[in-house]
Amino acid sequence: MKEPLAKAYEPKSFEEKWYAYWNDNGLFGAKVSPGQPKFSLVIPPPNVTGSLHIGHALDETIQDILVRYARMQGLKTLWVPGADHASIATHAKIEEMLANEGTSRWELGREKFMERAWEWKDKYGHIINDQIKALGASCDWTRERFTMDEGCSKAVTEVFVRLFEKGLIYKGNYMVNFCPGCHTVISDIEVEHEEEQGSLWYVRYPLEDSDQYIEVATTRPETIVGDSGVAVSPKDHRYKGMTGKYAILPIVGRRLPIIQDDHVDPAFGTGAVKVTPAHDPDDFEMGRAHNLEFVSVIDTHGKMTAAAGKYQGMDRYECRKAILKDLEEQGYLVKTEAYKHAVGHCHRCDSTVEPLISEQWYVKMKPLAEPALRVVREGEVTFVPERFTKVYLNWMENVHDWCISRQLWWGHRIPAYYCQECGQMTVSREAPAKCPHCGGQVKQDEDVLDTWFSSGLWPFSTLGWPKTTPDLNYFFPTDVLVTGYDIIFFWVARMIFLSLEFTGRSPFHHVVIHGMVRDALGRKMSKSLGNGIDPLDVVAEYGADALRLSLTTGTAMGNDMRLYDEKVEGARNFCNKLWNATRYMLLNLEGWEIPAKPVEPRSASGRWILSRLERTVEAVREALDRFEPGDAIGFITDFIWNEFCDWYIEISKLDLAESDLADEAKAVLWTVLRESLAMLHPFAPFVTEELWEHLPGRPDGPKGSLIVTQYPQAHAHKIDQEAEDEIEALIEATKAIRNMRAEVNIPTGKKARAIIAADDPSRWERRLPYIQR
RNA sequence: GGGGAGUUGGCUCAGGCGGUUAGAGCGCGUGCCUCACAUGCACGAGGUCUGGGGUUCGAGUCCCUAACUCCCCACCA
Repeated sequence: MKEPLAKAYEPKSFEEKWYAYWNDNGLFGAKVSPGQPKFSLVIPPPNVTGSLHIGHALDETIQDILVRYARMQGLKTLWVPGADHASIATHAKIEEMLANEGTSRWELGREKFMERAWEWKDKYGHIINDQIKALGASCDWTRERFTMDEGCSKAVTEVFVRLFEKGLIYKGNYMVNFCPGCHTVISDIEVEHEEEQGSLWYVRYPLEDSDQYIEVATTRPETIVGDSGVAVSPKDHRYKGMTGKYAILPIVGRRLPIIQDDHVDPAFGTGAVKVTPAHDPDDFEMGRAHNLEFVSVIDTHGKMTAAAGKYQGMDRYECRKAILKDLEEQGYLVKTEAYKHAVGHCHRCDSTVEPLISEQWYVKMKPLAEPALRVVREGEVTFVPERFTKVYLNWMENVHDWCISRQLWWGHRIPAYYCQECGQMTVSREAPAKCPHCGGQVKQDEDVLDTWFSSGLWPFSTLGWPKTTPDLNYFFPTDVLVTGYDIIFFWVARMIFLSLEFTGRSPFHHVVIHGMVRDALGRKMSKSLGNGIDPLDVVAEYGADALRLSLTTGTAMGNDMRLYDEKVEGARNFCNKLWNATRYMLLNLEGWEIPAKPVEPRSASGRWILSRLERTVEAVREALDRFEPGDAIGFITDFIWNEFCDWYIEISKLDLAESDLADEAKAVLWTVLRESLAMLHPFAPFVTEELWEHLPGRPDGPKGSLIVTQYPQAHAHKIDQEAEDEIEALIEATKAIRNMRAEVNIPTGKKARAIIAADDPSRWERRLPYIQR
């Protein structure tokens, strides 16, 4: 036997030891074993330069529970860890660092910037791994990957080239969402719309050769200098006479054709709209349909261009003020109304997104979406909880082409090369030495790919694709993907259609969606609010198991949850309870030999607790099989605390004193505790392993480790309804006695005596009604 | 403008298929260091299950409706 257990649960004293033990002995590893059942999943790769936040802790905990449960069922279990280069997010961090140094990416240049970025990655990249380990996540670190490592980068190029060759990637000049803060184009889903209090300005444009005006309303007066038309609804008879005529743009003097278009709502504003084809998505379409001029007046930095004339060089908001002033002075501004409207902001830096025209790369979505819809509709991929299926389908049905180029440097550079001589473009896996058309010098496209392009390949790129590796053959498709509902579109959807296109299979069978972790008041945790909980602080104070338990207890998959100290404390207390239950057992089992045969108790108490254990095991397995660890842990704690500790242990004190029951009681204590530890292990791996080590009968060496022990089987014990009824009646009776003597207080030892005193249930059945009254 | 989730004791949440006195944890009150555990034990107070209507012998539990909260999606200037 090992050293005696400390009096209280002290997680610090053993957590690191156990993680190292598991990892060093290869217990997280998975061997390719063709023909044998497996369980595999890939970690949602955290940002390489990030640090662990509470959301990761929840995500890793759920995964680790499923992984450990699978492993304990004897499945060949692989959990692939790794990190995401997180193009745009990392950029923001590095640029912030550069700004603090008084420089910028532009000053540094691409090459130097990349050096700094890799330095940064090497310096901070391991931090998050250490944090993940502190949580107990049993990933196979020998298979760790990075989205920008050689293999993943090869996969990215391969995918790009094949999509291009198939005509599913194209380059085009369209209206895009440009973030002046990050200085890159972003995709539709990276734009967050927020209601803002703005103004609606009414401006009159003089009609050509007339003293009349046409009045328009706008929320963005700075774009006036880019106007190339005025549109009215074809149904709007107020403007019938004006259609086909021209208005004169104030300040600029440009002639603006007055056109009819269905985009215009006659009920809004004045019913007449200024058309700025280069800076508004609607106007862009109208401009195309009516052959209007495209005048770009705002550049990628949010500054006015030369086309803005006298406003050139001004910031867009500065320009707004200037133009309003000028309009007012010249008598064109009719009125200003307060107006609430949705404004697009950058998901990353919160800058107001600028719609502008720019040449970018796109993935054609229609052909890819079709199979991605089919596999979900047909149930090849299922969402847990089910309601997210609809969210996914609805999005995929209406998906737009995916803008994948970014004007950033940290990331996978687009494998397109332009000839400096003939101007022709070549897309290829390897950089061509010369232009294949004319032999001229080539230059690679400056842009990198959207970070989700590479993470979209994660489930198969990490297993070796495009090579056909044994890992890929055996572990792919993966079984489950665990992630938050916030990245269903960003990531889950992309993985599904890319995997279908390139492997012909769904990347996983089940998508388990969890909610967000909120603070005690239900608020989102954020830096600005300063209400974030650092998971490592929690681990340091209460232990990793307490954190894991508090993150999984009492929440259903997909629902947001609140985390606060009292909750973690409760979980810690539970660990302590278990700890002391084990101490109690060890104290009483000194010198006891494990019987050759499983115990078959004669006492009602023994039959009762084994029956309850059996029911718990069944319920727990069932909950885990439907990916609801929250339910499972509820059943386990209820069993351990309220049945095993509160009642069975108390009863056992008496049984142990009876010579004919003592042996049986010991065996029951041992059996129940043993299975409880095993049952709890996926949820609280450290404390269970530590206690397991002290259990009689634990074989030495890694094979005796709880992590690789079999999970409690269903149907291992008898359901004994008779014993359950009997003991439950006794419990009721005991409670009744306590009720009668509330003021007296029956101490723990006597609690058990009370049960014994009530050992004739029939007698109590007769008495109960009177006692209860 | 479309979806989705929710509204159960002071707080956080459970309550398949409708059925006897609606559960738990925390908090609160009272009494206890009882030979596993005060990170504990015992006892107790506390709920018109958001409002309205309906189905039913019977509804937190099913249907309709209203209100409020939260979230997602959406190119209306």
